[in-house]
Amino acid sequence: MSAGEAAGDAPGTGRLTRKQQQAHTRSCLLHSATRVLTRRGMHRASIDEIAQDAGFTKGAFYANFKSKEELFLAMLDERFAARLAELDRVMDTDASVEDQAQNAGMDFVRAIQGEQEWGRLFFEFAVHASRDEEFRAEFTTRVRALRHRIATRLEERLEGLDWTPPISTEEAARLTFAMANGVALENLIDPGSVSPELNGTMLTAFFVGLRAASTPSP
Amino acid sequence: MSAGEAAGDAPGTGRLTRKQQQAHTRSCLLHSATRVLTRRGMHRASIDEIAQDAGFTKGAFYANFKSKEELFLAMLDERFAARLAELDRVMDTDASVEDQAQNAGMDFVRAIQGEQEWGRLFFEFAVHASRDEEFRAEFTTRVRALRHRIATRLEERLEGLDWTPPISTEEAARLTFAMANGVALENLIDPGSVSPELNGTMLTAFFVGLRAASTPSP
DNA sequence: CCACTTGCGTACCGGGCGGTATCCGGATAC
DNA sequence: GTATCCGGATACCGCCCGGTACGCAAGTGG
Repeated sequence: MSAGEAAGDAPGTGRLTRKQQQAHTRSCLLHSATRVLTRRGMHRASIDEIAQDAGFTKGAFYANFKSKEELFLAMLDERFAARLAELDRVMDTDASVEDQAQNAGMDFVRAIQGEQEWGRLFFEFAVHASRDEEFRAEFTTRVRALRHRIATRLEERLEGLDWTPPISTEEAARLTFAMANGVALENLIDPGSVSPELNGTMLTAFFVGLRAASTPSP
Repeated sequence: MSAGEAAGDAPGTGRLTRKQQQAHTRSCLLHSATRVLTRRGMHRASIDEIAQDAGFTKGAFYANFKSKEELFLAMLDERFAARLAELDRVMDTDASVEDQAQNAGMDFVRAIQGEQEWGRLFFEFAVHASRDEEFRAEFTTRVRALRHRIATRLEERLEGLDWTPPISTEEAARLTFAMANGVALENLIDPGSVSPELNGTMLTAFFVGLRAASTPSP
């Protein structure tokens, strides 16, 4: 019933069995945590439930994690990485800035429509972060990193163009992030209400407006 | 210790004492609910705590409300009304659409910075709504009403102009709402990171971009 | 003035949750 | 092979919360 796995041992040469055994348990717990947390929400999901979903007990959990928060952060890392990869794909195109905004916007909405549950969780994390100092430190660190990456990409993209926006790329990235979250929320409480196209239009309009308010570059 | 208030009875003439007594209790509970819920969050705040803060007990609570959700909805109504009044003030100006966007945006950020706690609560409601069908129905009804009012104001404002935006006013209102929420969230997890000016810039850019993508009106 | 209604206080139940102390059995070291 | 270690299971505790049944005293209608 539990995760014996006694069969394999280590393949071929050495056996770090003890350590890699625990690593396996940990990853099982993490995986189940994702499932249970998205399904039930961060408040209804109990540690017990997560552990049992993974085929373990609370004992296993507390041997691997200090609290629920650790779980959250690990999940955040995964998702943020995925979103960045997506952004990179779009930005490596050689379309215009406005078109890239459109594409990125459409991609984003498709992504969140495909994983509504994750969106919910994200907001729960965010609100929790705003109430818990310790968690917030960890949370914002990660958000900041993501935003900075977006800003950097934007910076590169705008470099060499004949206009510079009236706000810094960091600010632009922040607003982009905010808009994305706002749309995600909108689609949460009213599913499908913001289509990929609509979101694309918004982002495009934003960048067109930014360009209109820009100063010419040297 | 409890809320006797036996002193007053009804002033002067008649006394609808029984009914207006209960109304008073109810409003006390509502007021305390606002305080406690914003301070502690919708999950940590217990019904007991709310009742005690108002100087009553759970008995009083259950005599006046069916659940916590009812409280939330009453609070929503209050706040939305306030926000609408604010919007009306700005829209009654005769500035340009872009300037009004700027002003409305700045107003909004000032408002949410003045009542961070309420912002938190709002997101908690929203997420809860996305998880609870029944509550969501009530929640979205109110949100829709607010959004529709915004759309109407926008419609009036755009009427008679020599351009029509590429999206409907309802869609524009929705996006505006989304952007506002996104910025609110941003300011929650990173207080002060979106200044009134920055938010104004965003909204302005958006409307400028919309105008650029518009078709000329007859 | 009396019977009845009712808003609210009180006491209590059931249950679930986070956290911990303790124990077991297989892996590890020598 | 034996002593040791440690990941994980089990059992258990304390706490608090939502909800309910009931009692009381103050208001209400005749």
